[in-house]
Amino acid sequence: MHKTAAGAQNGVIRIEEGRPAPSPPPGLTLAEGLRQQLEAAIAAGHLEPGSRLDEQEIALRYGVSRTPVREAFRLLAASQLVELRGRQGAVVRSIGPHVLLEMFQVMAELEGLCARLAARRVPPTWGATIEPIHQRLVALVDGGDADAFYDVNQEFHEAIYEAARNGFLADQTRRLRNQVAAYRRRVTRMPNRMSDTIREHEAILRAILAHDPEAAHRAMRDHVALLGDNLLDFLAAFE
Amino acid sequence: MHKTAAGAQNGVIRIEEGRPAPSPPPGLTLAEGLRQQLEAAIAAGHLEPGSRLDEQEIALRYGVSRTPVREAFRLLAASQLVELRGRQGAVVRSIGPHVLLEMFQVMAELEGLCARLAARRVPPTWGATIEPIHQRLVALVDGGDADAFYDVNQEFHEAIYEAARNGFLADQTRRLRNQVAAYRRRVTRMPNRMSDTIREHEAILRAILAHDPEAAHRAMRDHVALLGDNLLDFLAAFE
DNA sequence: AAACTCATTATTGTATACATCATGCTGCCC
DNA sequence: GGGCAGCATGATGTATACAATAATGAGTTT
Repeated sequence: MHKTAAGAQNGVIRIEEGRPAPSPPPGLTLAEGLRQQLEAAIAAGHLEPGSRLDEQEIALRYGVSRTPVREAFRLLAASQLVELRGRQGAVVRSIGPHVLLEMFQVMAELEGLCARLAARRVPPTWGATIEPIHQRLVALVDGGDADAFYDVNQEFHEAIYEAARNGFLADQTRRLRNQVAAYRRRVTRMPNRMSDTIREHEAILRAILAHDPEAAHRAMRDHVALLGDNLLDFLAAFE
Repeated sequence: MHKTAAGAQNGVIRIEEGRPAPSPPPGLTLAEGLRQQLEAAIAAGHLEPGSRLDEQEIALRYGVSRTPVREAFRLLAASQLVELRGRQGAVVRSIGPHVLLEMFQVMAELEGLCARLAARRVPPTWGATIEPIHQRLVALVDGGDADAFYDVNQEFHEAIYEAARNGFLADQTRRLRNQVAAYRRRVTRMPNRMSDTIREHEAILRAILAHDPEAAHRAMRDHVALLGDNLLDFLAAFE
C-alpha cells in the first residue's frame, strides 16, 4: 500500500488494479512471493486444475511486470503444480484418476516409511506432543467443519514426519501431499471419512508408541491407500 | 557450429565465444535447451557441487541473453539440482553425507516399491527384455570401464521401472537417481562394487521372475541400501 | 454449405536497460 | 594497530521493448 502510486521508475503512471495488494516484498523477491500466493491459491482450489494462467493478467493483478510472473511459473513447475507447455502458456496441473491412483500408491509408501522410522525413533515423551493434536482432531469430527479437520489432520501427519527424523523424506512427502491437496480437500467431506480417519489414526499411534515399526508401516500405508480409494470413488461419482 | 555468425536479430554483431556451440533451439525453447545441457553437465560431474553459476558467464558461453539462463536456473531448481539463494546467485547443489544418507533411505524404498510392483505385474515375456541387459552388464565387470557399467546399470533399473507400470513412481525414482548421480558415479569404481552389483541384481531378477513381491522388494531395498553404505564409506575416506 | 488458406492478433520467448541489493575495499576513528 | 563506517563495484531482480510463434477469424473456393 505504501508504494502504490510511487512505483514510477519511468514516467508512466501505473494503474492500480483492484484489491489484491501489490505484493510488497517482505524481504524476499517478488517472484518468490508470487510463487507462494499462487501455490496457496491452487491448494485452496481457487485456481481450478486445468485452468490457464495468463502471464499478463496475473502481472496486472499483482502490479508487477511479466518477468517475476514467468519466474514464479517456473518455480511452480518445479513442484509440479503447473505445467509448462512450451510456447503455449502455463496451466494449473490437472491430474487424471489414473495418475492420481499412482500418486497415492507412492504416497502410501512414503508415509508408511515415515511411520516406520517414527516407530523406531520416537522418544518416550512424544506422546505428549501427538496426543493433543489427536484430541483436537477427535473434537472436530462432530462439528462437521471439513476445512478445520483437514488442517488439523495435516498437523497430525506433520508431527509424524518430524518424529521420523529424516528431513529429505519429510520434504518429499510434503511435496507429494501438496500436489494432491486440491483433490484431497473434497474427500474430507465424504460421509464417514472423518470418523474412519480417527480410527485409522489411533491404530497408527498405537503402533508407533509401541515401537512396532512394521505395524506402524502397515497401518499408515493402509490409511493412505484407503484415502486414495475414497478419492477415486468420489471422482467416479462425477463421471 | 553451423549457425555461428548468424544469430543477429538486432544489428549487433555477436562475439562468438569459445567452442561450446550457441545451442541451436531444436524446436524447443532456449531455456529448456540450456536446462538439459546444464543438467547433463552436472550429472557428469563437469560442474562440481558447490560451484557457483554465474548468469552472465553462462549467457556469454552459450551466446544467449541472461533471461533464458535465469529461467533455466529456475527449472533446474525444480529438480533440486541447483540451489537458488535469493539475491545471492545459484550454486550447484552440494549434498552433505547426512542428507545423502536420508536420500538413499528414500530411494531404497522407492526402488523397492518398483521391484515389488514389477514382481506382481511382469508378463512371462519380460525375461527376454531384461536378460540381454543383465548379460551386457556381466560382460562389463572385467573390462573395468566404470562409466559404461554405470550406464548399462541405469538401463537395468530403468527396465524395472517400466515393468512396474507406474509412471509417476518411475518419474520420482528417476528424479531422485538423477540428484545423486554426481556422487554415485564415483562409487562404481570401488573395489568389489561391480561384482557385488551383479550378484545383487541376480537376486532381484530371481525374485521378480518368480513373482515374489516381498522378496523382490527386500532384494532391491538391500541393493540400494548397500550402495548407499558404500557411498558413505567412500565419502568418509575423504574427510 | 463445408473446408481450406491466408492474414490478423494475441501471447509467449528473448534481449536489453535500469533499479536494488550484496560484497569488498578504503580510510577514518578509537 | 584493529575495527568499523561509508563508498565503490559487481551481481541479481525487475521492467520494458522487440521478435517469433500459435490461435483466430474472414474470405474464398469446391
